[in-house]
Amino acid sequence: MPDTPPSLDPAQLGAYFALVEVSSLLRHQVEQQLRDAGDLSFVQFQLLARLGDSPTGSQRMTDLADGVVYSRSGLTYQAGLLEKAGLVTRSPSADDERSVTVTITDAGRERLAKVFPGHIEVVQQLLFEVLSPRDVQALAALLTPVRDHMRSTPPRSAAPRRRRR
Amino acid sequence: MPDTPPSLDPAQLGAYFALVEVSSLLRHQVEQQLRDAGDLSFVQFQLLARLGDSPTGSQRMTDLADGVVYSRSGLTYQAGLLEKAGLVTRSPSADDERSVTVTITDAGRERLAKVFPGHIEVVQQLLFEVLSPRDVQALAALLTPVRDHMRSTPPRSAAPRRRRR
DNA sequence: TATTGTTATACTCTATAACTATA
DNA sequence: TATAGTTATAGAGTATAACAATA
Repeated sequence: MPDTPPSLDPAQLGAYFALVEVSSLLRHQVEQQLRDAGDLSFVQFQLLARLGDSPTGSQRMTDLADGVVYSRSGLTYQAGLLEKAGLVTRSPSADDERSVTVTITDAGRERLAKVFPGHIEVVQQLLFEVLSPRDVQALAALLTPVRDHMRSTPPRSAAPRRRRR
Repeated sequence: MPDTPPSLDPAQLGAYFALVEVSSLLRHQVEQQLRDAGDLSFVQFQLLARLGDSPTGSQRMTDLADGVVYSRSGLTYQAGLLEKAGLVTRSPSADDERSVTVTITDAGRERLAKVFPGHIEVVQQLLFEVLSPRDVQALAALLTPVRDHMRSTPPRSAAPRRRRR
């Protein structure tokens, strides 16, 4: 028996349900836009975007996996797809022979550019149409600490201590 | 060319990224808890929860599909799994012979009860640990209109007007 | 003719375990 | 021994199109 009988008050339930629904609906629309506009899944888009943001256009596999919530094998699969499509390259890292450095190609940047306006548009229409600048600030202020909290608590691709199934 | 060149200001980007990350991390953990505790996917949990909340314990397939963001065939698949597991029953609707009424069984309610405490616990720890009651109110107040807006804009399982691919 | 739901099918994605290679 | 990544494989989930039945 847990010490505190777990429960959520109505306000928490409301916030939780709204969050789930909003993110689910948003994700669904975004996914569709990315597929239509550039034949990318959201995960693939995230990977490309992450690489595109990086100053060098490169990142190690592990860092990508940590960033995008992934099993290593899942990342290998996605990286393979992106490489096959010519959007990234993979090469052994300079300093650590075990590591693989993933680098976005020009084609990858083009694809990103091709998809981005529509992506922004969807997010703008679905999410920000009804949020004032003040609301946006407030939302970011609320969710950023949550994000940091979630990130700090459980390791991601790290050591699988306890795992069943 | 769109009238407004689409773009997001830094605050919007921050809010968007935080939202995506938070919901992704939360979903991931919840998914795992539900699987471990009661061998349910999140979608299956949502379906059961929706039925459990309903006064009659029943809902039509279409209503479920609209609620949980689903293609009808996807819902048929999930309903089939739930039925096979004895957690719901399906029967032709009384008033409309075309419709199928899905009803949660006692076993379904038990499963829900079995899974719920752990579910709440995860949400509590991951999401609400760092949010004050005031924050929770604010978050709900921000996201609820967004949800309504998203719901009102595009039809869900409704008429597939324009669709490519 | 429109709506409700199912089926068949094909595909994408994800995870687990076993394995290789480097630190 | 621990870490980085890949492979094989198996399973879950999703969507599309064609279909049957009722409104």
